[in-house]
Amino acid sequence: MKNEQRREETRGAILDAAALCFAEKGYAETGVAEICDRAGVSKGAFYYHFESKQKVFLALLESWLADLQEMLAHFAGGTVNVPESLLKMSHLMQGAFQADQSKTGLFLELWAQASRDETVRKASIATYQRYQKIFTGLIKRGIREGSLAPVDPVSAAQVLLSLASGLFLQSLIDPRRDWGKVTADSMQILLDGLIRR
Amino acid sequence: MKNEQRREETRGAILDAAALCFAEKGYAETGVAEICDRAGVSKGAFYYHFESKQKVFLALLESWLADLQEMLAHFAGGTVNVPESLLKMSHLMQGAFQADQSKTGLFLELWAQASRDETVRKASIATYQRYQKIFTGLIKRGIREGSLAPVDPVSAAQVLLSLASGLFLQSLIDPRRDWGKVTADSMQILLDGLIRR
DNA sequence: CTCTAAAAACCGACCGGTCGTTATGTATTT
DNA sequence: AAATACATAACGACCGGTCGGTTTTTAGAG
Repeated sequence: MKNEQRREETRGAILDAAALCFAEKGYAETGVAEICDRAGVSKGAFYYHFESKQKVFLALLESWLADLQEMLAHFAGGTVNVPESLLKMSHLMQGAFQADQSKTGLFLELWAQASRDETVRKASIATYQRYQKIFTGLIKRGIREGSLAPVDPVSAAQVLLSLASGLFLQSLIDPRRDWGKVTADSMQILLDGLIRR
Repeated sequence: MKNEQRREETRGAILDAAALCFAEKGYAETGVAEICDRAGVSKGAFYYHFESKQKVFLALLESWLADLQEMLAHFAGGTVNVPESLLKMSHLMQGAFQADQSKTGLFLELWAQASRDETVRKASIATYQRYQKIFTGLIKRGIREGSLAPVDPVSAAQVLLSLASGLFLQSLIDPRRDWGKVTADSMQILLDGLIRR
């Protein structure tokens, strides 16, 4: 049982180091040697555990998307009323993003690769649709319980996802702003609507 | 006057080819040789007109952002009432994006570079703030003319920008969907608000 | 208009270096 | 001793950028 532990340790070190590098410098600009240095491992170990640089990226991505989905599902399943649940989610998402810098930078790399690579794209679309389903369910619940207006749940979920993506995108290039507040304000405006009545 | 025309032609050919390559394969994955091939020019010509690959990218970006700003300002300056103006803008933006595939792919590259490169980031933030000002002004007008609720104009502009960015982001990896309709629906929901009253 | 010399535009072979990957050997665990 | 885990060095492809030389254009003089 000593080998298994050793194996997991080095694999973990490589994945962690790769996540940091990819987030900081991007996929293409990150060399395998750099990852190995950071992980305190040799290239031999790297290619013993992973068959290519791409595979490391994909492994990283998979776990990240799974984490995100779990987080979303957790908050969407809460029992408080839906508008408040949405406001809470916006707060907590921001916190989660800001907390783990190494993961956020991967977001861009995901999109860049997804928009070109067929495999990555299909996986990304599938994941995105799962997120959309989660939001759609949440909104349906809100309509059912009467806290939300009878909008089209799919479109509304689309808006939520887009808003989140857009805010997140901007937070990447302008980290100094208080995105927690911006996100909360945005969500409030979305809930209230723009048109005067 | 013959040299000047020649100069502009080759410069244009290089820029066009570079735009296509960057959009298709990404900045890092595109070689200078490839750009030259596509432009029907030699490397000598390339480095005669541009001092580096980066400079070509920046030149491309600058013109693209300028075009976008001009488009935004044009529609924001219209005289129709603001909610309708917003709906029209959402339609037309989608059309413009879908029309010129070579430019849309640059969007991701812009962000990827902006999130890391200091120069690109500062330029991007500045541009984004100009967009934000345009939207802010538009919303202020809407509030003044009574068609919009008295929201915080800055936050509202933020929502519009984020929504647009998010929608655009998704359209890159899932081009088959009818993003014109999605955008219009999203805008409608944003205008109406989610909360039941 | 012609000739000419400089300037501008362009070509393509080449360089130094980097990168992902592999082949081979060694230590550790089973 | 067999298998697993890792280290080291080297390979070969590639890439951004350079450089010496060639063609085309421009400008001025005759």
